[in-house]
Amino acid sequence: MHNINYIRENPTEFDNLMKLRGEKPLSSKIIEIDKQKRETQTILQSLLGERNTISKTIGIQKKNNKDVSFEMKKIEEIKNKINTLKELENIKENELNAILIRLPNIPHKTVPLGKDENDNKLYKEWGKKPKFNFQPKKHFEIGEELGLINFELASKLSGSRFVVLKKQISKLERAISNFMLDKHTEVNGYTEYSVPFLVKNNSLYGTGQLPKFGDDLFTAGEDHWLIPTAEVPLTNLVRDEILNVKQLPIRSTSYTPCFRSEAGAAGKDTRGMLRQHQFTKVELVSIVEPQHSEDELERMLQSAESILKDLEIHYRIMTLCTGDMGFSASKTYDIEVWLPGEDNYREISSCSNCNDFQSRRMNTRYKSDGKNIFVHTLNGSGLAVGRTLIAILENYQTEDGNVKIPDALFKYFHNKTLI
RNA sequence: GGAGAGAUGGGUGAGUGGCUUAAACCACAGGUUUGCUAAACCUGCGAAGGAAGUAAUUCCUUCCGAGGGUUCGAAUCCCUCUCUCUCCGCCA
Repeated sequence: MHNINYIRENPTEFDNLMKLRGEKPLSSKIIEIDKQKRETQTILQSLLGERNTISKTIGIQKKNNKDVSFEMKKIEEIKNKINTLKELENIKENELNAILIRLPNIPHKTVPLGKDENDNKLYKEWGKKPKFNFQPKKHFEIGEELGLINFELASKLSGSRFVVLKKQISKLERAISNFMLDKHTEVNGYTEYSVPFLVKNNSLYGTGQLPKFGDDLFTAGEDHWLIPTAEVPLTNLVRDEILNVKQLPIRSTSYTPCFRSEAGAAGKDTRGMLRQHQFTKVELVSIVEPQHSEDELERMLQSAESILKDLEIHYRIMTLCTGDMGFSASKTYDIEVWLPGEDNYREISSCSNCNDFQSRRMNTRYKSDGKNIFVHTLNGSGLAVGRTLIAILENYQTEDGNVKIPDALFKYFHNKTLI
């Protein structure tokens, strides 16, 4: 949600920034509605003041048994006007909100300009592509040949874009998530939460999935949605709160399943478990003071990176361009992991600074020097567990169809190889 | 699922139609004094918005879970909805 004062003061700049995100110029319309709303409000407020004064007089007169018919007549006149103006104010308020709630966040000044993912900029790289003296297989080839990944069984149960894992691979998934959670809580300073996987409308409005992106979500019953990411419950923990500055920064993490309908991705990545309706993820969320959010994004990125470094898997980091960022983000880094079987880099984490965009929707502020200031929110994957599993299978595969287990996981997997 | 109770500022909580300009306490911020892992006292302190002014500031409006209604006037009365708690039932 945008600050209306900012739009009022910088209409051209606002329009230009929105254009970068594929939106039409709306500032003049916004300002016009806002102006009508405020004009209505001003008249309404003076009438309400008048009514209050007269009402007080009536109270006193009645107590003294004096005639109040003159005052009553006056109020009768004002009342109709008040009702009409109230209605008008409501209409204008709703019109304004309807526009504002659907506009994406403003890109940070360091975000590269661009149309789509091809314009993303390389930020940094870590490690090297592993060399194989055989043709590396794709993760599902490895898994299916071992009989430990089964898509047919999953489709019998639930249709396409689901998977059934078995035995060692199932255990490996559990090992990965435990490793990530321990790292983030014991080393990176995040607090672990277990949160609901079903949320109500309000929470999804708060983080920006609703009202625009309901098609990407699954519903459960009449009032609940399945979370597409733990960002939703973790960030909304502070919705409608006025925090004390001493509580900040809040750094939280949670391991949850994520549910996405992938409505806009028909036909994409249909083979394998790269793009599923259900997957698990360890999420990182930070709630910070505005002046710290830029540093916090780097810190969060490093926390996510620390997982891949420990697992010793090559990756690169891209700064997303203006056209490729998510709705609520003002700046996003994608960590892309190297997948030898795919012969490609694939997103394994997305770390975003949403600045005050979500906190305005959630009405989350903190008190500093007597003032209430909107917090800045950040979220990032630390990491997507399913895709980390894929990365391990493909990067650590051996010629005989086995998979080495990264040293960092030994504590959790208790074995040097997959089978 | 059944029955009952409730929702008031950052927190606890008073307030049953005009004397509320939302009490009091806690927390928080500033200060005074004594002093040393602090205490006592004093002062300030709900939120959102509008208007005027170069500005410090001043004035006004709205908000007591949400939305309607009654009334000259609603935190207070009525209706609808949402949520929370307690007990009973069912249940991992």
